[in-house]
Amino acid sequence: MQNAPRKARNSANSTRRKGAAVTIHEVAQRAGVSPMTVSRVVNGNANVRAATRELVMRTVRELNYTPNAAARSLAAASGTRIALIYTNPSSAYLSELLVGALDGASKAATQLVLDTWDHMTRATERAAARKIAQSVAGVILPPPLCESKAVCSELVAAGIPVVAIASGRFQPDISGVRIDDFRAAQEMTEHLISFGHSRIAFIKGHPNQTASALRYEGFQSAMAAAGIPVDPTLVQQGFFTYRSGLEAAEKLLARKKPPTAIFASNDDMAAAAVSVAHRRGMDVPRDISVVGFDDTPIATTVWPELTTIRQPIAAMAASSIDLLLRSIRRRKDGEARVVVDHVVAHVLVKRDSVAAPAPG
Amino acid sequence: MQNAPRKARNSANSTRRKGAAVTIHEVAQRAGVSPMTVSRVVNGNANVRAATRELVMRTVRELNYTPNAAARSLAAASGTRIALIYTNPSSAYLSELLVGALDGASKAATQLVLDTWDHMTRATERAAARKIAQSVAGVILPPPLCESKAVCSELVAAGIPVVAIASGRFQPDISGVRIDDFRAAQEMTEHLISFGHSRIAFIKGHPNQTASALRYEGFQSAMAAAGIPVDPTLVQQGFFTYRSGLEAAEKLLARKKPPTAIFASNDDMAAAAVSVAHRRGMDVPRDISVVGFDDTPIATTVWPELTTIRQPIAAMAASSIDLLLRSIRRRKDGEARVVVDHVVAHVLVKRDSVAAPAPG
DNA sequence: GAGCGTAGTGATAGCGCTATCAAAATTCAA
DNA sequence: TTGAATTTTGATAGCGCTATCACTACGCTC
Repeated sequence: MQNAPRKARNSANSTRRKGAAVTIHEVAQRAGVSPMTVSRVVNGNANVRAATRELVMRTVRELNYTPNAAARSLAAASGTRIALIYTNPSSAYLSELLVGALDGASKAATQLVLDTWDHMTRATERAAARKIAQSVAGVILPPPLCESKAVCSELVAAGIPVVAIASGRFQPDISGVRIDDFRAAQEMTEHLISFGHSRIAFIKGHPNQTASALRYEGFQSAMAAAGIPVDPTLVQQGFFTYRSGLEAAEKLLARKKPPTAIFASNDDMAAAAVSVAHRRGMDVPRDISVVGFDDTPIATTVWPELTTIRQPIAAMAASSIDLLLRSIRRRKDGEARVVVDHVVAHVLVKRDSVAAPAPG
Repeated sequence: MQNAPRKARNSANSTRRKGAAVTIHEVAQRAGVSPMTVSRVVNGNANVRAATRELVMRTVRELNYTPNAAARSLAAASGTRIALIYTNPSSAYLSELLVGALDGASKAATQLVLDTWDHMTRATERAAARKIAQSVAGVILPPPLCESKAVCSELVAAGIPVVAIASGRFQPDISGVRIDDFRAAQEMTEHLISFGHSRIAFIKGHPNQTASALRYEGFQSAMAAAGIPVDPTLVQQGFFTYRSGLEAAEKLLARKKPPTAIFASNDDMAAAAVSVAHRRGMDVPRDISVVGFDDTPIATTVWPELTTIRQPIAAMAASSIDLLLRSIRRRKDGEARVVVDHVVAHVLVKRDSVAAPAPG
């Protein structure tokens, strides 16, 4: 008289209480299959006849079914937690990184855990890597952490999937989501050249990050393609910090024949270059053009706003989560580790820091 | 005869598989009570004898038990999701806000959902508020959204708990976590005065944010207390943007007798002031001291690094989550809405942008 | 055509927790 | 001391999902 509770309730009671989502049982019933089959379809498991899969998928769509994250991770006993580890918490694109990762995680019903590794020696990094490998199923590594051999190898050894985000190089043993730094730098250089600049200075990024080298190479390549020789005295070493940009720009602009444009390897250094130019009484972009890279908040904070290369960090973070989840599932199914290199499109954002060089 | 399967496994098998956490059953068994009692204790439910509660809590601590988020939310059928809604995604403290909120959320095993409300009219804001109220159990509102009557009243009407973070004013109908802007501005002003400054300029914040007024009042109060009259021509209106800071500072420094110190209502404007000073050939802090407010990344990006007021945004975000969770639980138990105003300590961070005024 | 493997599917039994209500222990009144 | 009122505790039954294994077809070898 009283029970057969769940199915009865769910199918009969069409007015579900606010927020109560449609369950796998409802989908199963509607499609005329067992919940297990629905589960298999939803999880992309093999061994479901094409016709059945089709039917279930249609039903899922009709009912707008979304698997319940809690139930799923409870049943699967796979606390699919993903760690996002970063250093340098004030890094300008951290917030975008977080937004993207959080978004991807919540869509995929995964818990995202954050970890900050600051001021660590190689040894402590190793230890930390080993520790984190115990408690999560995957790791997202933004730069500069993804450049650390120690961290990467430890993580790889522990067998947990890793995605390096925005790392310049495609690393052999870990997957990555990145833009084409080389091509982007090329485009930016071409952009400058198209305005008529030829005395273009370049401020390099931190030497321990592979993206730095790629950006520089892109610059060189575009200059060469345009038949413009690169004046080595117009190339300064920077370290991605505002401070280092200040020093580099100072040297550049103190010359008796300063460049007509400065291409800084990131926005912080470009902002610093703008500041130095102003200090020397130069107008940007009238007297000198300045461009950056990354499109971090500082690019739109300073005046004039910087022409720069936009990396879609949020989208990259979200897609890292996807990548990771796929690897995790694959790993669980005992399949071999697959390393992918996902290159996403960048955008050259034109703002107000570029103009044609002054005649003469 | 037949069952007791789980208990047997858990107690006998001391080698838990990697990552498998201690369960409520283990705690219960160890403490010699039922799982239900442990659950009650952990959830702060009343109706547990003091002695029992004590015993369970000790056991929990011994075993280092953490409730399984998935199981909990599954069983409680309470998709305790909390929304963090922001506008202006490039706002400098967004990343810290996210870090804090995410941290608090993951500790409390709550899902955090993000939402961006940009370029919205009052009407669309209302609609969005009504919509979000359907899908989450609580909302965190950073400025400037928490100043919107439309949003707040809609949310309050929907009966869902709201916490305003870093809002200057203590609003009558929603809870808040904030610093004492008035007191902080006072302290900063006193700091400047203690260096011997008296011609202190002030750049006000955006007029639609209550924190702006409080900061200005704090400044006035400290000046009055020191017996220094505030020169009204040394007070400029700003809008929290770098650009507005540029204009304000320009006016201030173009005077034939410029101030010896500038107190900007946030870091962006302070950074702009530094830039203007440099442009005019002035050294900071030798020729002019500049201070900001908020301690956002830009404060440590520019050179010299800014003396500013640090708001512990991350901690504030985390504690907002706590507050919210408590409200949600209270609400579920049918208790009356309680509005709290949580004021956290700020810190005056002394860096390199302040010095004694030049003699004469 | 018996024997055996191999998709494809479903029944069953939990994952770790909490809602619910019944049972036990306690308190209090008479 | 007894009975009722109350507090404290426990047993049971799921929350929505998936792991596991059993079972049904169907095709294959010999």
